[in-house]
This record gives sequence, C-alpha cells and structure tokens, in this order.
Amino acid sequence: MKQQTPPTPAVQRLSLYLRTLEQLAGQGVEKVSSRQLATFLHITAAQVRKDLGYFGQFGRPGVGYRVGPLTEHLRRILGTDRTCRVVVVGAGDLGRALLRHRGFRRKGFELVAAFDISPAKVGRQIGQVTVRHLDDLDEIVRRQDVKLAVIATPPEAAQDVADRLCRAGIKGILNFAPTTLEIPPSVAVGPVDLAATLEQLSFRVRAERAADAPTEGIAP
Amino acid sequence: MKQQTPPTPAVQRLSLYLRTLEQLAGQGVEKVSSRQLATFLHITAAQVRKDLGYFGQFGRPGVGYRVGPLTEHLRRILGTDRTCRVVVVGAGDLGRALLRHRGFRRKGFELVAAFDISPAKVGRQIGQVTVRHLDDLDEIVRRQDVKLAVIATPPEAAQDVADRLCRAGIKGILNFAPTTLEIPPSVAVGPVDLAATLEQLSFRVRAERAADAPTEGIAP
DNA sequence: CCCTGTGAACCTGTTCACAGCG
DNA sequence: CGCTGTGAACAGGTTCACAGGG
Repeated sequence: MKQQTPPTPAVQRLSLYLRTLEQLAGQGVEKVSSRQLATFLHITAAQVRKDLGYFGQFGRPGVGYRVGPLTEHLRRILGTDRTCRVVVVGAGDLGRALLRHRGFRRKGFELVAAFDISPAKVGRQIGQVTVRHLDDLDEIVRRQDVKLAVIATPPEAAQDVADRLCRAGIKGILNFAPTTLEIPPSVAVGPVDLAATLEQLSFRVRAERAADAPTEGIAP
Repeated sequence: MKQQTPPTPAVQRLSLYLRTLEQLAGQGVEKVSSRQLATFLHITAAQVRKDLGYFGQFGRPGVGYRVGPLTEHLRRILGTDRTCRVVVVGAGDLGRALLRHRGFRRKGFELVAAFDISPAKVGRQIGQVTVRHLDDLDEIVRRQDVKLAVIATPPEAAQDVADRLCRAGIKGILNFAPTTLEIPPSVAVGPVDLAATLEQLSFRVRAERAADAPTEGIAP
C-alpha cells in the first residue's frame, strides 16, 4: 500500500524528473522508461519507479511513461502547473541576479516585486520589476496574494525580513542568507547557503586524497 | 567503534556548526554545549554529539566544546583552514553575483579567475578579477593549481565546460546549470538548481493545505 | 520478451539511554 | 550535578525480486 508521507528525497528527485522530461519533450521524445530516466540522473530504475509510485500510477507496463502526461502530473504535484508569484527581498548582487534570471519564469515562477532599504536601490528597475522600499512589503504581498519569497539580504537583516514576511502571510521562504531563521512551523524554509555548499565540495575533494589512508588520522 | 565513512548529512551539518561557531566567536562566546548548538539549528543534542563524534573527540564532559578550537578543527576537516582557489565559468548575472560576493572570501575561498566566451564580457573587470576567454581556462587552472570550479553558464554550455574543467585537472565542480553533468567519478559535483529549489518550496506550501506538517530542510 | 508497481529485505542515519568524567 | 561519547534500538529510504500486464 502507499505510504502516507512521501520521503523528502523522493520529492527532491521529482524536480529532477521534471527537468529531464522537459528536456526530452524538447527533443520530441514521447515515451520514456524508468531505466532511461534513471540513466540520465545516475540513479537506479527501481528508485524512479518507487518515487513516482508515491504519487500515483503513471506508467504502462511494457511501454514506460508518456512524456507529456507525466510532465503535467509532476507539475501539478509540485504546484507549478499554475504560475506562482514570488517576491525577492534584497537587491544586492545576488538579488539582482535572481531577478534577471530567466529560468524561474520558464519553470512557472513569476518574480512580481523586489524590496530593499537602501535609497540608492529603491526606485531602480531590475528585470521586470522596480525595487520598492521594504516598508511596502506587507501591502504588496497581501494585495497580490504572494505565497513565496526569496531572502537575498545580508545575514544581519535576514531575521527581521523573515518576520515581516511571515506577518504578511508568506507561506514559503527561500533563504540565501547564511543564518538559521526562527519562523513559525506553518511557514516552510528552504535554506541555500552557497558558501556552505562550496565547503562540502572542498570536503569531498579533500576526502578523496585521504581515501586510502587506513590510519584514522583526522583527530590531531 | 567509529564508522569508516561519515554520513553525508553529518558532513553537511558540519558547515552549519562551523557557521554557528563563527557567529558565537564574534559575540565573544568561548564555550558551547551540544544542546546550545542543537537549539540554534533546530536539531537534537544527540545529533550534534554524534556528528562531531564521527571526526574525533572535541568536547570535555561537564563543560562542552571550546568555540575557538572546535572552529579550527571543523575548518581543517572541511579543508578550509587554508585558502582554497576557485574559478568561475560564465560571467552572466549569476556568475557576476558570485564573483562579487564577499561571503566566499570570508569562508576561505578565493575566486581567482572568471571565464566566458562572449566578446562583450571578456576583458571586463568583475570583483577582483578580469574575465578571460574560456580557451585560457586550462592554462590558468594548471598554473595556479586550482581544485574547485563553479559553472554558471546556460545549460547548453555546461557539459562542454565540465569536460574542459575535468581535462584541466579540476577536482570539484559546483554546478548552477540545470543539467546533470557526465563526469568521471574522480571529480565531485555539487548540483545547485535554483528553480528546482523553489519548486520544492512550492510543493511544501501546497502540501500544507492537506496536512499541517512542513519541515525545515537541510539538503539541497 | 520488456515494462511497471510493490511488498520484503536490507542498509543507512537518527534517536535513545546510559556509562563515565569533570 | 551537567556534559560528552557511544553502543543499542529505532525509523526512514533504498534496493531487491517478482507478480502481473502489454
């Protein structure tokens, strides 16, 4: 029988399946097997089938999955079948880059507003939007019924911004500031710490050197 | 007995412990208990102790951990105790933002070069570096013995860039392009798909309607 | 044959509970 | 006492293996 809550890693892979399917559709491919999907993503075919199995039965035995319909299903599951409005707080380098990034729009996200407190930035046009003062956040989020927000501020400002976002009724926050936010459990947080991600790479590169050192020499 | 390979999630949390410790040190704090660290990161104290336990014995019973020494240990484990050189490929919006970002330097990474193929971008100064043509990549990576690279190109270019990086002897790649790279297993890849990360938030916000249980995630 | 869907076995990571030290 | 370090119990995910459909 089906598990009540799908494993988080399975949900993460859903995004990868969707990405792959969109690419295949662009090449005119119409059907795909779990094995093919698995090969593209360097995982096992059983994993693909089990992941999709948490959400329904999308395939046909002996045939595989039809690319178009499965794409639609995954979009619906992820909630990106309808365009989803997002605000960006912080118009520094990273905020600007995100606002100009075309990838979000393609994936069903619309960046509808940007906020900052610096007078030098407020009023500037970036991508499709004009930067507004942080004090306007509440009004705009409510008026446009925005559910998702991106925090791209310095870490010192992140908690205050998060508080404002929660008060404005935001439901999910993508946090690029290297801080752990204190927020009510009704709001989801996706932490993205770029420096920490590089650190992970550094570790793996370093670990490889010491791969065949049988002496456990990590603690000095 | 100690496990041979530390769990990947534990290594990821190491970066968070380090981040927290650096913050505490900035506030003049000198010792910290597993319970305090756990509270900051919304995890359990046992988790903190077990994670650190994979790498050595750093604490003193009845006292806790000394902030300074533990910070040093974690940096050494992650390989960021010495400055680590990194190149960035792709000088678009995202590449520029990363090149100007001060957070990497603070964490022990030095962005030593940027590459692009667009004549409009080659020669421009961004942050501390001048953008060079992609054809110079091999020479610079070898001459400066660079181990890590960031790919911030359009997805169509990512695989070719990855091939060049591998040929140049790069050991780890942080890939911001929404593609799965084909690379030899001797090279580590850290995939960062920003649109996919937003999709995950969308899912969790949407899932909340049905069941009130959003979770704070760590894995990218 | 080739494929999906799925219980069952396996494995990896987390939590518990306590011994031992300051 | 409070705190670390760690085996043991537990939970969550992944892989296996096979039933069943085209």
